[in-house]
Amino acid sequence: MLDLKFVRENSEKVKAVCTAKGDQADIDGILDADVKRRAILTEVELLKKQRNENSAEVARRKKTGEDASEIIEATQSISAKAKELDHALTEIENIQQELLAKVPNIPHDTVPHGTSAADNVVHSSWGEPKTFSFKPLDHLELNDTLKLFDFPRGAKIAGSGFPVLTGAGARLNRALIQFFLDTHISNGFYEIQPPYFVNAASAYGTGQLPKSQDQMYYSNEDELYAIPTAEVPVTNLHRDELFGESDLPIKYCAYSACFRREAGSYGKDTKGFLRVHQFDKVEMVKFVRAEDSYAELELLREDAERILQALNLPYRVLSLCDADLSFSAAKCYDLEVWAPAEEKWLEVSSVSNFEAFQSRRMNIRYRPNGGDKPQFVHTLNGSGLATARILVAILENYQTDRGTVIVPEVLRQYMGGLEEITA
RNA sequence: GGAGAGUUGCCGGAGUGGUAACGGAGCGGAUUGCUAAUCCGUCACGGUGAAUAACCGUGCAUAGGUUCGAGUCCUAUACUCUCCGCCA
Repeated sequence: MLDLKFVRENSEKVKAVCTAKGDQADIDGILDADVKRRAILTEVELLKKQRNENSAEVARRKKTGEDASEIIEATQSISAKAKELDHALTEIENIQQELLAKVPNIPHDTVPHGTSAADNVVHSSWGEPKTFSFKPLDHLELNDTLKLFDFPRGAKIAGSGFPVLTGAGARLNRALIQFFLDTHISNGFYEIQPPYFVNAASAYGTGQLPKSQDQMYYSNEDELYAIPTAEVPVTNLHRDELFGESDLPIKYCAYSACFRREAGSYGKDTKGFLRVHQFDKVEMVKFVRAEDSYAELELLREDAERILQALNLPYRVLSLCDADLSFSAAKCYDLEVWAPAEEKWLEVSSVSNFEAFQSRRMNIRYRPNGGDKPQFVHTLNGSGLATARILVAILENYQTDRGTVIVPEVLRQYMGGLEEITA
């Protein structure tokens, strides 16, 4: 969420950002509500002041035994009027908050301009896209003989897009999770195992609500949302908390299953693991001082990149343009791995700086050294990484002409020393 | 699922209708010189304002209600703890 004062003072810029993102946020509605809100507020505060003074006078008279009935009677109408205006105020505040909660974040100055994902800028790349002396099989074809996962049975017991991992596939997936976590821990991240369901306040805090409600699984009975990423519970760990400056930065890593309805994306990336309703991901989350957040973003990107380097998977880094930036992000890098059979880049990680957009919603602040006023922390997160697409990338990149798959070296210790997955 | 207790500022903690004690931490200041002590000050959010001045309003889990006035009384909800039941 943006600062109301910022919107008030920079309304043209905010409108321009909304246009660039193709967002329909009602900025004029916010400004309009703001004028009304402040007018009512001034009026109601005056009434309350009068009421408080009268009440004090009643208290004084009762103490001395004087008659107070006249003041009491006069104050009744003041109170009634104040209550009426309070209701009007709440109403306009709610309208304003609702509108404000739908305004996307402002992109950082270093974010490239564009009109679609096609305008994302390649920031850097690592490794050479792998070539084969034979025609590489895609992950589904490899699976025909290797039996690493079972989509038909997943569809039978749950539904389309719910994979079942089997045998070496399950073990490889688990090895990836272990490897990711261990790597992050040795890089100074603190491990968290969060709940997989969150309440509405948490989903609102990270920005899934209100705009992306239809992308989350929801239990009506319990009013709980299945998490689309560990970012949601982990960032909300510190909702409504106040840090000391010396507590920062805080670096967490967390494994969780992730659940996404993917409403509206039917027909896109429907093949196998490319887009599924449930997958595993290790997420990194940081809470930092405002002045450090862009340096921390680069460090976070490097932390994510290191994983791909260790797996020896060629990748490129995109800096997302303003049109492609997600709702809450001020700047975002996507890491994409080359999939030689698909012959395309697969997004395996998103590393974002949200600045104070989330912390303002969640009320996460720190008190600067010197005892100054509390300030909002900046929050960042990055996937490090999601296993589904990494699984695809490993199978395609590490396949042999025998139809087997070599286990990347760093994963072998997590797979009982297994070097090659065979039929 | 049943019964009971509780939720107050950064932390601890008092307060049963008259406008949030007290203690501690952190920070700022003063003072004394020896790894510290002592004293003073210091909650947050919002409104009016050029203002980091001043004034005002709001905030005691959340949302309502009663009242001239609510931390305190009433209703609902959430969460925490204890006991019982059931169960991994």
